[in-house]
Amino acid sequence: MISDSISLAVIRRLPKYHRHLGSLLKDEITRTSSTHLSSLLGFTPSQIRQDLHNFGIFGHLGRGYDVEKLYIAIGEILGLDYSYNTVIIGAGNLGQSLASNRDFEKHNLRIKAAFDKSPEKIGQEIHGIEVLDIRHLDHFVRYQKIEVGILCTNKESAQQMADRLIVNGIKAIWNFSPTDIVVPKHIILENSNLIESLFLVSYKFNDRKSDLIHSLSL
Amino acid sequence: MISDSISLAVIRRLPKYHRHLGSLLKDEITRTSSTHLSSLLGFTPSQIRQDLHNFGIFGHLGRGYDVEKLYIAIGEILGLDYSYNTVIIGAGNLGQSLASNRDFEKHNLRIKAAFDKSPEKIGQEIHGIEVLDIRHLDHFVRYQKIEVGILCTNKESAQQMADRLIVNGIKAIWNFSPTDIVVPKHIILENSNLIESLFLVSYKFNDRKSDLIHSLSL
DNA sequence: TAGATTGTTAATCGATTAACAATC
DNA sequence: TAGATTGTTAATCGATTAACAATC
Repeated sequence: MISDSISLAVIRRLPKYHRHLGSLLKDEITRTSSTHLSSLLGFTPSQIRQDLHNFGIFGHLGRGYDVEKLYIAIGEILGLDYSYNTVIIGAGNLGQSLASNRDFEKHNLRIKAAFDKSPEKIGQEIHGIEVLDIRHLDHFVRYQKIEVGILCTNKESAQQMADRLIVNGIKAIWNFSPTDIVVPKHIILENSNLIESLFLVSYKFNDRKSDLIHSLSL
Repeated sequence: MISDSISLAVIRRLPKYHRHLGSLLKDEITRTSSTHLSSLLGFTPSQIRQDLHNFGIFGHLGRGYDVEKLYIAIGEILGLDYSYNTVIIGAGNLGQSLASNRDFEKHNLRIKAAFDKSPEKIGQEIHGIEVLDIRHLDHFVRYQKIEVGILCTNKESAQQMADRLIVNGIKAIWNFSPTDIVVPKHIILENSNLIESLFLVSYKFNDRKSDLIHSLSL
């Protein structure tokens, strides 16, 4: 059923479904099946059927799924039809690179402004997005009805900036700063911590090395 | 036991342990306990003891854990003492922002060069990292003993560039390109797909909205 | 029709949490 | 000592996989 809360494990797979279904659509492939998707995505056919079942998405007995319908349904579940007003907090390298990411626009993320405290940055324009004085943040968020804040500050300012966003009515925070932030339960929080990903690369690397040592000593 | 492969769920928690233990160390707090860490990290005390047990890390009965020892032990498990030679493929906005990320250096990721095909970019320098002609990639990777490739290309070039890296002896690929790539089993692959994270924000947003509708209709 | 493939229940697997004797 | 907290086993919970009747 759609209503009961669906596990994060399932949700995390949805973007992958969506992406691959998009490719199939481009290639004008109109029908697919759990076995076919399994070969593309690496999930088991059984898991794929379970996943779709969670959302009340149905195929056709004996004939599989309609690619376009499935693509649209998953897009709707992901809320890809809805447009978000956002601001970027911190116009450092990361903030600038996110500001100039064309893929965000394509996916309905409208970056209305970037904010920074550094005088050299204020007034600059990054791919059409203006860098404003951080002092104007509160007013801007409140009156431009900004819903998502993209946090790209250093770890010292992160929590403080998050708090300011929340006070001014933000609904979701996408946190790229290299620290954890604490938010009230009703605020949506998504962390994209680059250093954590780097540590994962590092772990796998290290693990692989000790595997080799192991096999040598056999 | 350390030798038996540890689940990814546990590994993904390690960077968080490491980060918070680092803070404790800075604050000159020398002892901690699973209950104390639980309050900081949000994992249950039981889970924390299980996690550490996995790695053969031991505290003291009745007295908890030594912060510094724990910090060092987790750092070692993550392989943070090892230095990696890396290159960035694609000096677009994302590639440039990663190239100028000072945190990477701090964590032993040595970016030796960035590569691009665009004549305007070749020869530029980003925070001391030179942008080289993509034609020189193969030779560079091979003779500079590059171990990690950071993939920041568009989706069209991603697989092809990954293949070139692999042929020339790369050991790990950190993929920021907006697509899946396929690599042989012995190659380490870590995906940091921004669009997937964006979709997750979008899903949570959408889900929250329908929650509200639900509660209104009660 | 016969082969393919679904939706769905049951079985399995794995991860988290609870419990508690041991003991600092 | 008594309170605190570990290491570790057992219980629980949740997610994945297997199985298969239904049927296009």
